[in-house]
Amino acid sequence: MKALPADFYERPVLEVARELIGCTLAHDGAAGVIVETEAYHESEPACHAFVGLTPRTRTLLGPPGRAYVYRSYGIHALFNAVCEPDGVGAAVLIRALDPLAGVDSMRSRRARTVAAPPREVDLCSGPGKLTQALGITLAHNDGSLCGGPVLIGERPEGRRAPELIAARRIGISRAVELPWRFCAAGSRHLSRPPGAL
DNA sequence: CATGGGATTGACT
DNA sequence: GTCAATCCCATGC
Repeated sequence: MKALPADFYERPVLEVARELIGCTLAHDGAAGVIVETEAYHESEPACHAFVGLTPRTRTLLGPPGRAYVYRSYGIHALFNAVCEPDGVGAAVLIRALDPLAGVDSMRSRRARTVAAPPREVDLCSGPGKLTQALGITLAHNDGSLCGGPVLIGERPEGRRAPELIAARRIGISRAVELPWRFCAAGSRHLSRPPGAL
């Protein structure tokens, strides 16, 4: 799998969020096709970088092409790709994957917190689920996405670019009206079906 | 220094 | 549908 170059991320975060649908996310022998993303930008209050530079947002405001991984609800690690030029706080949250490789290791990692054997469709159908399935942790924060252990690669050969659906972002309380969530149309691996705008 | 709120998930009623 | 788990850190006194 060929990794996307760093300059792919040094562009408007909405473009990157759309174009990452259909690309692959891989770590430690497991990989999936990205089917759901959300864009965040420092100009709107749902973005962590809205408040400016703090210890938490250091990575988010840093150079593009790196991982921004943070803890959510005290429990889950959420994975983002940092975008736009160094100094601009913007990132794409990866919310769901269509499992492509290493399904067995995904299943065993997910089984540590799920009582029933997880179905394939539930392995990566959420931002906290996919980091667990791939073994991505807070230790990967600020790591390169082009040469690090966590890689984002081009769309697999022979796989068509999916049709996109825009929707409102999930689980936020501010700037809820922005249609900055992007889904692969018809995917069975989404965290939630996209609603009407 | 104390408090409160999450870019969530899974179990339970 | 409801609810607890559990940590980082921004905010306010």
